[in-house]
Amino acid sequence: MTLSEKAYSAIRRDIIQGVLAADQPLRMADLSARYDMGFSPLREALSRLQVERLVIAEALRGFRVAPLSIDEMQDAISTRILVESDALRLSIRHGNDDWSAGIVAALYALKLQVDRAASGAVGVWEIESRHYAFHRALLAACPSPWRLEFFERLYAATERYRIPILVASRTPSGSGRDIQGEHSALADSVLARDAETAVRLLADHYNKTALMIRDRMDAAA
Amino acid sequence: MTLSEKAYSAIRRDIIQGVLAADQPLRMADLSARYDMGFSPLREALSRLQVERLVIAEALRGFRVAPLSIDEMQDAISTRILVESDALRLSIRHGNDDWSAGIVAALYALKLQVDRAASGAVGVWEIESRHYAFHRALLAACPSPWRLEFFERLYAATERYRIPILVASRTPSGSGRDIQGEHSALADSVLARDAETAVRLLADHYNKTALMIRDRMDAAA
DNA sequence: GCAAGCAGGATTTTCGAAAATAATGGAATT
DNA sequence: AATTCCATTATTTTCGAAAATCCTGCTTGC
Repeated sequence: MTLSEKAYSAIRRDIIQGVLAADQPLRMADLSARYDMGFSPLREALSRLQVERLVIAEALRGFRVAPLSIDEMQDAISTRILVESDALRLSIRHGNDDWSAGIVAALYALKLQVDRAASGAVGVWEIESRHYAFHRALLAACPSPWRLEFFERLYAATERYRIPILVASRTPSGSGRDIQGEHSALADSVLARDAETAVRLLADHYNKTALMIRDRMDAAA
Repeated sequence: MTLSEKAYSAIRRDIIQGVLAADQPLRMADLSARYDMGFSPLREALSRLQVERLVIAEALRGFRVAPLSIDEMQDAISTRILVESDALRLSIRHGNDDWSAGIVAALYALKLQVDRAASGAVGVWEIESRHYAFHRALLAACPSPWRLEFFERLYAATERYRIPILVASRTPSGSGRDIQGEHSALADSVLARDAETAVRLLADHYNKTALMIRDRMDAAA
């Protein structure tokens, strides 16, 4: 693995997790010290992240972490619903037994980690990566690379907004919302190949998240 | 404008136009000579194009132009229909008079250039940029940056497949297809705010293009 | 005859410094 | 007091060379 790729993963994760705060300027000298490498691999990583809209670049004025806004969040979530609804229909149409088994496995692994988190010391990132794996498993049989690409992009964009909520309320159920239940119901309808119900549950799931994020951002402001 | 940005635009255009052929390896030394700059800005440009799927990177083995395939083309077009249909509905809902005027202007400018091309010496790129401008104008009132972003990405991806057709048959009507007529009808229904018709015409327009490309690629193979 | 191993060359990747540009702060002027 | 100008500093951007890695074709050993 090259340094460029390491820099890309590391900076990407740090932005999504909020370690590098929104709007924060990214000075080459600082990054070089923090990630222990020269300018070249860092600039390459930042160039890639710029296309993904996780960083903003201004010519001769360097890079900074992309800002967060309610409008952008709402846009990302509504676009997610558009793209993932279609991808989920395709996935349900094309999925085989391996696909079904993958969903069951991912849901179970997520539940294990959430339970573990409720009772103590598990990092947010460990839950988050299984949450991603679950949603990715639902779409695993979608035969369209472009739709999956857009899913990845939008997942990363919305993850930035969800992380602060997870950090605040370590027990996801503490928000008066049964997220694991939503995931189960969604998985059930997908496994039953009931595309219409699945798409409806998926949209509900995301819209509820959008509402929670919006409340929190309003409260913060 | 920095060299990085120049490199990005130049390489991007050369890939889309086919000046840099599909699957062709992109050697740093060659690129450095061709674009008259050092490695750093070139690598940054290539990193960005990698995210856009116009180039493929393999660690320690450099970059190459992304390959073309019928499957990828079909996928890009079907995803375009998904995204642009939705974006077009939103645009129709939100568009004001400036938006309408922009569509009329773009359609007219495109027609001028197509007529000019039929009677002689106008480059493919001059038509192509107005074709892009027309489709962009239709979506100009769409308030969703993410949908517009995906439109840009998919437009670039499909443009690579369309260019060889345009080069072969310099008069677009030579293909037994009245493309200008399709554009007019599409613009009319959009200006009349008839979203259902517009979305249908848009999908037809793209599916016809997909068929033409498919025929040509089958013939070539 | 054929596979494995190894030099030599080609190529990518990375670094550190130089060049170019922007930001800062103070002095001079209105 | 406010503004413009200039010098200084801070920062980004770019280059050219060094380091690391991969590819090629030969040799060696079986």
